[in-house]
Amino acid sequence: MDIHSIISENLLTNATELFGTEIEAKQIQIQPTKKEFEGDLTLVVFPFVKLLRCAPEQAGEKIGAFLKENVDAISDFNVVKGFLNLSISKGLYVDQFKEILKNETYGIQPKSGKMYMVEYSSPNTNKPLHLGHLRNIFLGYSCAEILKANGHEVIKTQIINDRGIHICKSMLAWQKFGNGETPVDAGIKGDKFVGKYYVEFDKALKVETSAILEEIEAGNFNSIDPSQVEEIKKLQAARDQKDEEKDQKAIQSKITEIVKNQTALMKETKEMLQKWEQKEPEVYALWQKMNGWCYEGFNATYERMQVDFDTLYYESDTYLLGKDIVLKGLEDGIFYQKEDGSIWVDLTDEGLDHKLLLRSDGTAVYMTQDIGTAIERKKNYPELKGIIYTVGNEQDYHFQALFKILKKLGFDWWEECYHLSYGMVELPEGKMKSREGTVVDADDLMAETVDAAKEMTQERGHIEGMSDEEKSELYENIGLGGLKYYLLKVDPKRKMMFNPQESIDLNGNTGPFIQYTHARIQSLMRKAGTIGDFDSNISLEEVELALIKKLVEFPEVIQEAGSNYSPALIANYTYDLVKSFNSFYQSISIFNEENEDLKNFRLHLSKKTGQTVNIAMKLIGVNVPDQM
RNA sequence: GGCCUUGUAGCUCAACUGAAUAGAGCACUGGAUUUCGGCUCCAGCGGUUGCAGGUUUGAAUCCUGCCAGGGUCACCA
Repeated sequence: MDIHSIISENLLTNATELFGTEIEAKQIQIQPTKKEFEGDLTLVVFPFVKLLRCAPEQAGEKIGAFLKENVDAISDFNVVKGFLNLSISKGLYVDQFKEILKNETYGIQPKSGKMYMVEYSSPNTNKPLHLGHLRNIFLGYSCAEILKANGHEVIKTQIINDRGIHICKSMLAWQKFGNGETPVDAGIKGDKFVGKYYVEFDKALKVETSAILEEIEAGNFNSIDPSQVEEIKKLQAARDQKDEEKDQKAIQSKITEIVKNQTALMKETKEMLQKWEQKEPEVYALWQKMNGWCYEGFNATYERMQVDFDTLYYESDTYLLGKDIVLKGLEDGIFYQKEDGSIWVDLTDEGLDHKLLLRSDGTAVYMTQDIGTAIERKKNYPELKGIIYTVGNEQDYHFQALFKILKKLGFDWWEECYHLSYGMVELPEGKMKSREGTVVDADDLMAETVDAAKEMTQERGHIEGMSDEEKSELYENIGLGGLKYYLLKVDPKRKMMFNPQESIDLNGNTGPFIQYTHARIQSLMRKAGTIGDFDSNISLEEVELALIKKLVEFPEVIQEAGSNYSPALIANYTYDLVKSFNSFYQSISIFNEENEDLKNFRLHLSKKTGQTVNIAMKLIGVNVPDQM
């Protein structure tokens, strides 16, 4: 048992004697003592002041004296204001370190018997992955690993948005302009290839739209469906009455929207979607072919990222399930139907709005398939204790609504669903906009960081005697490690600034800094060979004690990272640990130490630090090399 | 406009969910090493935690108002 719990236990069991009443565990706040004060652990005494009916200082003295009397490990104490600083005997830390040494998987929690599902990535199959996806994917993967480390069984999954009007856009463009070209012909990755046609479509649509816009400005409405003509004329009149440019623009974009839907191209796309829903062989085959290309490309990207999935869900399967459930819900009076046939849910009693569930033409929307997917998952894995959705925070409202809809449908497990919402990744030059070509492509970015890592390592690394294969694996680990660490060290909830320069920088709070320390430890280990035992009576230096204290924290950090779904806690802990090690390494000689016990202790301490760094970095998907 | 969210050192981020004198890195300045990997270590500089009130023994953290960003309010996904 660690000293932390010993103190808590002691206070809890002796509460009546000490305070004259029972106390709760949460009243006991123990924290590491600030370095400007004498002591190792600090108990905050304010919560007990009222119980003891005396000034904070006296209360501290009283509790301190009591603890010193009852807990062997406490060698001394002092009170500063309302803070009771306890000095722990150093021998106890040595003993604790010996305990840690015995555990090869130190930090990993025992099996909990609980199962969780983590969804991440979930791309559309019409364009390649970008920087935003990187944060999503690394975050989801890491959370899954952290939950595993907390003893849970984890299913990694994604929902693949493989259906819908946007997919038909690239299909149609390929049919029109592709001339049967394949990714192999074009010499580019499948997902990039499909994305190229999605852009083609957009271009063609723009051309056609602006032609029609010119026509209607000239008073020619031949291209417009007669039922829409009045609406457009009304909007035009309204626009021309506005003085502010901003207002004019707002109305103009409405007009553009209507016109877009009147283009031959959009009409064709919609027809294609209908044909797809009816599984018309030619369209269906095209859909399968192009999605296949996309998957090939995605899989290559996932492989390079070193992430994987246990099972996949496809929107093309689940949207039908969702439809059935919505219709059933309508029958049961949970949802309601408007005159035009569209189906809605009223969430105003939950503090939300009305939400569309099925269009008037009976086709599915985003929400429809999400309902279907959630229920299907719970059906496939009834023992699930929670579903975690890794999705950007622009969808906070959507998931709030989804969970409340599940509640209305009577699924009590709605409370076990969690939206792991993360902030946007911003660039120094502003926002990423696909239309303005300021998107940072995932593959390109990975390639760039790996290249930078290669250059850096060739310049100053220790890579003599490595085969070419080992070398390129090393560059990969450093480049990707840096990238992952950079994206994960920030609290997921917050938006973050992505500075390409800094992600490549290998100094400071970065992945490569941690990797380097690990490599140096391994160098020590190679030199040391087998390490002998050491006596508990050794006397510790301050830096050694600090390092042990840091190691002691690890299991708690894993638990906290698990309950907060925050890889950032792991990343920042590892950085602290490594800094603490470097401080130790710098000021104390290991091999020149003549005392065998001390030398062995220091080697064990280094080795355990290395192991812990390895375990921690694995949890955020970063490999730590033995040499770099 | 309604709802959600953010505002901490020049920059990028912390702060154990209410505790002591708000901490790191980058940048800048100055030091250390005949030593086990200098991608190291130590020190200095840098703060009215957006502003104004309130609750509390105690507030970056909770409440109210204001200011400034971002998101969202689609028969898009």
